Amino acid sequence: MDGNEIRWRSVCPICSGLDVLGDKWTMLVIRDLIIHGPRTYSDFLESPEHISTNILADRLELLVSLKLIERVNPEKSARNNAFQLTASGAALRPVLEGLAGWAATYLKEFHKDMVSIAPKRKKKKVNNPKGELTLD
Amino acid sequence: MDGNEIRWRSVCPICSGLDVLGDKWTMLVIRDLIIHGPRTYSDFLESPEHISTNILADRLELLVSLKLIERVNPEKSARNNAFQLTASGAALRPVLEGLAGWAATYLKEFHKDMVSIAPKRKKKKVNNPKGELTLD
DNA sequence: TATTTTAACTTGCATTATGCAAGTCAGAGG
DNA sequence: CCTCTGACTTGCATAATGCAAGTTAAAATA
Repeated sequence: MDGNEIRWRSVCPICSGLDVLGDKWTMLVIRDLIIHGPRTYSDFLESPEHISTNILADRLELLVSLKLIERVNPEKSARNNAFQLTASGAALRPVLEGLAGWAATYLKEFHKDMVSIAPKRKKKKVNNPKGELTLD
Repeated sequence: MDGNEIRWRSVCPICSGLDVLGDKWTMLVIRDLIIHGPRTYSDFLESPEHISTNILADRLELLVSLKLIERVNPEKSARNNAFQLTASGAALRPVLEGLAGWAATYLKEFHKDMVSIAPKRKKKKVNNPKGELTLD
């Protein structure tokens, strides 16, 4: 997937979505940005799944080229210049939420250690000492 | 991914969902079942993306082992014995719909030939002569 | 201003997954 | 019993991923 040219397998929108997002890492980059807001290259490396540096660089380039993410300061140098979601990337939030809910419900029996997702809150703040992995 | 043992990268539900569904083919199998209902092995091979036979066999085994799909007639032989969604697999419908809507909106500019998805209908049937790829 | 530090990548290579063509096999139909 | 065919397996070439070790240039420090 280098050089960021995508091979569109069909005209189906679902398939096209998967042509972009259908791998083990791309959606995790989006997840981090949805959960934490703007993130630098080294922020991404600290996520618990430990993406490797070459894959991260490749995915960031791909997502920028497809305008799902962008640099916070496009005119400045890369150093400490975080990435943030564009409207396109942010629009994936409900998809991610749906996936999280599905996994929490249906994969529990196969992956006992998986954490449950935070329930939709109304007014009170949810207690989440580690501050990770919730998506509300 | 042979022998169907999954390596769970973290306790995050999103990541766990991707550990199962995060590749180019698994969700397309689910898509076909959501759109067309029960499908045989050779039905899947006829989808426009042309999955190869070894990958299809591998993914069907994985999805059965995780109970997202099952044989229509579990007691009978494999020949002409279609696969169908379980409750778990069927619960992915909203995720797929979300992905389709997202792709149709945000990937249009990069993939001009992609078809648009059928609008949510209320009572009247949508006109769709080819009968493919809609998800309503 | 010169030097050091370090975030942001690249590169090389081993391992794993995917893609394609061909082959096997068992059970249904004749 | 024999043939046909749907449902897979197998083998191998190509591509993607994972890991460790560089490289580089902007920014901090002396």
